[in-house]
Amino acid sequence: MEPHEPHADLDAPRALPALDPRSILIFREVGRTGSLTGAAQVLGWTQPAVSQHVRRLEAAAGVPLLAREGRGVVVTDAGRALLRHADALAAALHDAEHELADHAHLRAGRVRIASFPSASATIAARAVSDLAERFPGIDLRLEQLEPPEALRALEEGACDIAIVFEYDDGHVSVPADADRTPLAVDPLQIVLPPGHPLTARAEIRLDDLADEQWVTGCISCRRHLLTSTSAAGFTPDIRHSTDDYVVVQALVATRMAVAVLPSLALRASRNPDVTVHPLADHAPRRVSAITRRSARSVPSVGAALAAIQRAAQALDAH
Amino acid sequence: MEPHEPHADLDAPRALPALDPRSILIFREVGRTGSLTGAAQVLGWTQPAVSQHVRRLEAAAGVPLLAREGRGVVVTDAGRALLRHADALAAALHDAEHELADHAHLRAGRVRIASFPSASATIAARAVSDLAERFPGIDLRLEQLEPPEALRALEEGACDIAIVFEYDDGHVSVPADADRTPLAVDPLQIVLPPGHPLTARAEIRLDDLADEQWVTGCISCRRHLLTSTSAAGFTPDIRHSTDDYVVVQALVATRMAVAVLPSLALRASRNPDVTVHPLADHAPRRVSAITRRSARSVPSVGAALAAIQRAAQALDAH
DNA sequence: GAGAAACCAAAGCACCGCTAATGAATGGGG
DNA sequence: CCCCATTCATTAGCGGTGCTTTGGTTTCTC
Repeated sequence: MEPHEPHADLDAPRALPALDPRSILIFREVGRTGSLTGAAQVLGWTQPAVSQHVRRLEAAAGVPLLAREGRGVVVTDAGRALLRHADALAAALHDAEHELADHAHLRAGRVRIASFPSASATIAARAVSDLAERFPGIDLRLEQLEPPEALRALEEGACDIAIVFEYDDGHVSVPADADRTPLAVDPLQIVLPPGHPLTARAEIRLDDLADEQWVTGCISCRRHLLTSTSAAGFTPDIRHSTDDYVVVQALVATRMAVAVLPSLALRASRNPDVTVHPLADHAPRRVSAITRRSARSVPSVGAALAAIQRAAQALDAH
Repeated sequence: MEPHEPHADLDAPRALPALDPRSILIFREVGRTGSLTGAAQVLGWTQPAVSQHVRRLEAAAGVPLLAREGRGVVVTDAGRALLRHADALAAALHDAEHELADHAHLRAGRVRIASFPSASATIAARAVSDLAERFPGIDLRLEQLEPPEALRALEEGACDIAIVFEYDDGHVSVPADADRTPLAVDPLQIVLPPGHPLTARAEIRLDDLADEQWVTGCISCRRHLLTSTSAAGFTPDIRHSTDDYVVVQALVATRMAVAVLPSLALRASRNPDVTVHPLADHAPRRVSAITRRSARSVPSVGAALAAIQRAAQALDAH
């Protein structure tokens, strides 16, 4: 009666099993074919190679796995026991390979996209429907977040792709290990009520609207408007404020105010009772997709990014 | 849409998985510790070794498993999927190791012993009870077979140890790849009814019994008796025949016949109404255990063989 | 009894896989 | 705010694993 197992040297910090799983799989082929030579042929190896694997297994196990019976071999009781576990092992391995292949070939995966409202309704919506049709297995999640919150989510690992916009004077801080993919240049438009005197003008400048009452959009847009009007030499009379571009247009349509809206918002929803005019001499906002650098090589994220780019280009071509 | 998987080259006859199971187990440690360095410490390796394993896995899978996040790494979705399967894999491996260790340390296994009657009642019975006590996990099976049938069972793989006897003129054919373990020298005894005239003699020879009526044992014993009496110059008057040594002694006790029985049979069961006398000038039968050569290294068979040897020696020492 | 088939044994060698050393990037602490 | 500690990537190098080759033994078959 031995006090303890002679093979279990606990001083060495190894965690790998004494039985080489590869050898077990090879032994499984021996069990399937019933001979070392047969297994070698299946594996595309020579017979001694297989023989050595079995020998190593037997040395590690301390039990004969094969009984050499003259010509040929017979699996022992212990060998049969190992073969049962070998099936479980092969199954686990097979399942693992398939699940990873699913991820690699876009039959599985998850992409969490964060986007601001007007891009959600345009670029993201198209991209998501495109992806869902092409790759039904991918778990797509779209969350509506303004750029700063989207980037924070990206940094926290709460999303994979952040669709954001920024003005040239933008305060958007992109994480250090992130990549920016330009999606679109989104010029600003002046939105006027029908019959407004300026609608006849070929070109409208910001200071043409110095005496109007205003409705502004989201915080960034409002801040940018203030910067721009300040540069133009006046302070706008802001009467209403909402981040909902449908509401902005409704207010304009009812002649309560004028507004500046990005083209993208107007593509998302256009009130027929307003007129839209290019804003001369004014830098557009830039729309881009931000991803963590390490996420780009994830197939599902890469495919989603490509779909977002396609959607943006399709939108650009009217 | 691709017509088929680019990685599945069916022309090559390989059956081994693209994902090295060892690497998967290493990656499992990465998942457990949360870092490459931590896994390396657990494994007793350097960090680049672990890093290379993960890199190889990622190349084989076509999916990143870790996201390199500045200092440290984070497991990706695909990595988490792999870790789930890695647990199943490790469990299968763990179970396999334990079951083989059970076989190696005699906590599991099977031994099928074939033995002739008088050895079953003596040597085999003691050995089996000894083994059952020492190693409760071993599945012990004893079958009663005369030597020729026992050897045939051994050859067919229907038993692991055959306990047989043979006379010097024995016709027992031992298989080519079998080992013989001598167990005992089993002298023959003359069995006489109480009060028989010869019981007073110091030494009895076979031809002293030429005029008696006989009862014989099993076929081999009967054949050997005929050979011996022929050499002694007479033909015995055989009136009764049975392979049951209890019956033989009963017939002798009722003065129906005399008999020759091996000592082992008399050790197994001794009728108090008979007297037993050494048979001078007569070769004993030899009792031995036969095993296939390949079976001797099977722990349970080896332990059983040792127990049988111990039982035979204990019996020999009265 | 000769040949074929299957396995074992030993030697050789290529390549796998680990180590060592270095560099880069990040995050925490004085 | 700078510096140091920590973590991972990269490269070169080399030792040992593991496969092949060759030859031999045993057994089954014709």
